[in-house]
Amino acid sequence: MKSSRKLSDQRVLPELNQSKILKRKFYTRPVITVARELLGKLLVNSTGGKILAGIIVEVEAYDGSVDEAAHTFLGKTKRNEIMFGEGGFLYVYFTYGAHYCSNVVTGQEGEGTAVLIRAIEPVLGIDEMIKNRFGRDLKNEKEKHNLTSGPGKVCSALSITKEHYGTDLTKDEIFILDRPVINKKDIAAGKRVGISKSIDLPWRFYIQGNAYVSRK
DNA sequence: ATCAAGATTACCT
DNA sequence: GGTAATCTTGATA
Repeated sequence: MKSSRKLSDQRVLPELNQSKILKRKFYTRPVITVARELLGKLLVNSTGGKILAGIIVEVEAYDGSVDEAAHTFLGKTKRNEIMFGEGGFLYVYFTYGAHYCSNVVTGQEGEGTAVLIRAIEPVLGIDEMIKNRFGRDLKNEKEKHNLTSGPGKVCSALSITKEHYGTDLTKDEIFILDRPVINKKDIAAGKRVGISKSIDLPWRFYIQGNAYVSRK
């Protein structure tokens, strides 16, 4: 699948500066560091012919070396093998018979670490995201914050599916653009959502007060 | 071959 | 606040 718009066309896409695509070095650092720094960055999917993008406002870190909730805890399988590669690739998985979840692989080859993107604040292609999620117009103002406030919702809104498994995030299809670091006092940390093992690790990070965070 | 669990969501009371 | 939906993956035999 090819994008009909070229990212290099700055007249068409003044908001997107290709030089700001996060480089491999950003991703190959420890998972907790990358998780915190991903907050405030712009996640972009350009593969559907339209630019869909939003600010990352909620994430969770998973580390197979110590974390029983990580898909990599029990070793390499066909599903999780991308997570054992070096950082900067997309790990997409399907769950509950209905939803995809997007993860950013982090660290060095063999680590098995990744960051789950739990919520974004829509920025570009909002009308398209609404179509992707609901197949119709918004019914009310409440649905606005329901658009991308959860990992399955993010994939649905951005049209990310298993087709995108393994995408290199340093290329121009799906990528993350640099933006200013979020002030530490605006970042909250807490227990992760929806898991039954290693439940006490405080590896969920989110931008305090943001309306698109999946839970308070 | 069979089975149980799941990094969720939408809809109900 | 509770729960049904839904199907892929991974473990076990």
